[in-house]
Amino acid sequence: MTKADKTKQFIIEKTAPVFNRKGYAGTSISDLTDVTGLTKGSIYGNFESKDDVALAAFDYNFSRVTQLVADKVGRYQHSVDKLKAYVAVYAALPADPVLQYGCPVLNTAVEADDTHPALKEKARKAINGWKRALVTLVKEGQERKEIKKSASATAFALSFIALIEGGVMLWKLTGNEEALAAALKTAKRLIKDLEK
Amino acid sequence: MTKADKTKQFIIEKTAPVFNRKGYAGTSISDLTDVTGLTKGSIYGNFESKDDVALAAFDYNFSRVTQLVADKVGRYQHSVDKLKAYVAVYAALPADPVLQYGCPVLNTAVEADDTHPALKEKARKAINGWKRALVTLVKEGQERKEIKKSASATAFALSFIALIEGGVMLWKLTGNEEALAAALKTAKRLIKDLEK
DNA sequence: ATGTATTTATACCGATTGGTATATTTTTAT
DNA sequence: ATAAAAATATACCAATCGGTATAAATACAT
Repeated sequence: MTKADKTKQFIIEKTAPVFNRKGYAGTSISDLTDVTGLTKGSIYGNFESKDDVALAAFDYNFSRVTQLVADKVGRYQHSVDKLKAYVAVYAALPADPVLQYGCPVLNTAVEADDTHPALKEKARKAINGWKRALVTLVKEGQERKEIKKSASATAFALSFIALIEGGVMLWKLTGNEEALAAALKTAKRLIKDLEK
Repeated sequence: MTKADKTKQFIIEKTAPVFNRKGYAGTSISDLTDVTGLTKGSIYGNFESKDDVALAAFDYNFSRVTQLVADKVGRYQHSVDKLKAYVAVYAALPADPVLQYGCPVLNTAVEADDTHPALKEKARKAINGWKRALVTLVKEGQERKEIKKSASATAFALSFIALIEGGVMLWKLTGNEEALAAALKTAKRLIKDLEK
């Protein structure tokens, strides 16, 4: 790993929380120099443009969430247990500095959907990957007779995601965890309803 | 209604969709002059600052949503029917130009929660009003024996809102209505579960 | 109809925006 | 150790940012 690679990684790690907090439009190049302690020349020596940094920052932010999920979900074998582990990840969010400024997928989706095609596409793919992972999980559960055959995997996945992201928004907006907890409780009920 | 009042209203109506689409940070004063055809002097003659316009634009955007809801919900007497009417409002969103750029409460909440206290407060009050309306509706239903006593009005309201706002985000991000439809179907199940 | 008050347009302000050309410093391979 | 290459800093660019002072034009009460 060359020095430049390290600096590039350093820039990503330092600026990613800023982009997640202020959004793409709300983040300026001087925000990036401020938070890294580097100069503009250094930023532009490692990245082509502000877009380039923002896209890399999203990838980094998203990877931290997926890492968090993978760590917990990977511990379980049963589909239903894995689904419950998802909920546990988001229940722990308010205490985790990674998501201090909210879910990067939600933040990016809401800001970029009508303004920034490249960022929107990243958010879309993130949600799509999450949805497909949930669908696969449910279908595996159905094959193993853990989950009833009549359940719609897609409908479950979409409602599950909507509940969690909506809950995160409410938590960030109100400042207390009650709303997120209520949404997650309902998510757990959705899981319970899967298994007959 | 004086001329200035009319101009003020005109500015609000023209700029409100821009703020909802681009967000506060992403909207510039020249966006406002472009969309109104007025000059900077005219904008600043009617509003103190960009903040001032943005706050008024949020109120306008939000009032359009509440109007939409009030129109449909007001037609019914029974609590459960009223709740179902809520769902119907959001099912019709993709076709309605009012919410072409997404839900103003969601958009504002996500952008402002870590950056703009005044806008955040507006979004918070909007959500809080919505929540209280739902809670009141459920409690009325319980008094009238339409809804079972054991149901938690608050938990229902928060999950209901999370589902809808999450569904709107997914719809805007993916471009198709399947995700919103799935979330709303689950919302209907939450309603059904209220009544015994 | 006229004078006054209000509304709108013009022209400007300093600061900041994203970005670049170039000089200087620091790595890195030999 | 040294030369070439790469990374970083400095200094600058035009354009735009939010906002204001003032002049011109319009609306309105009398």
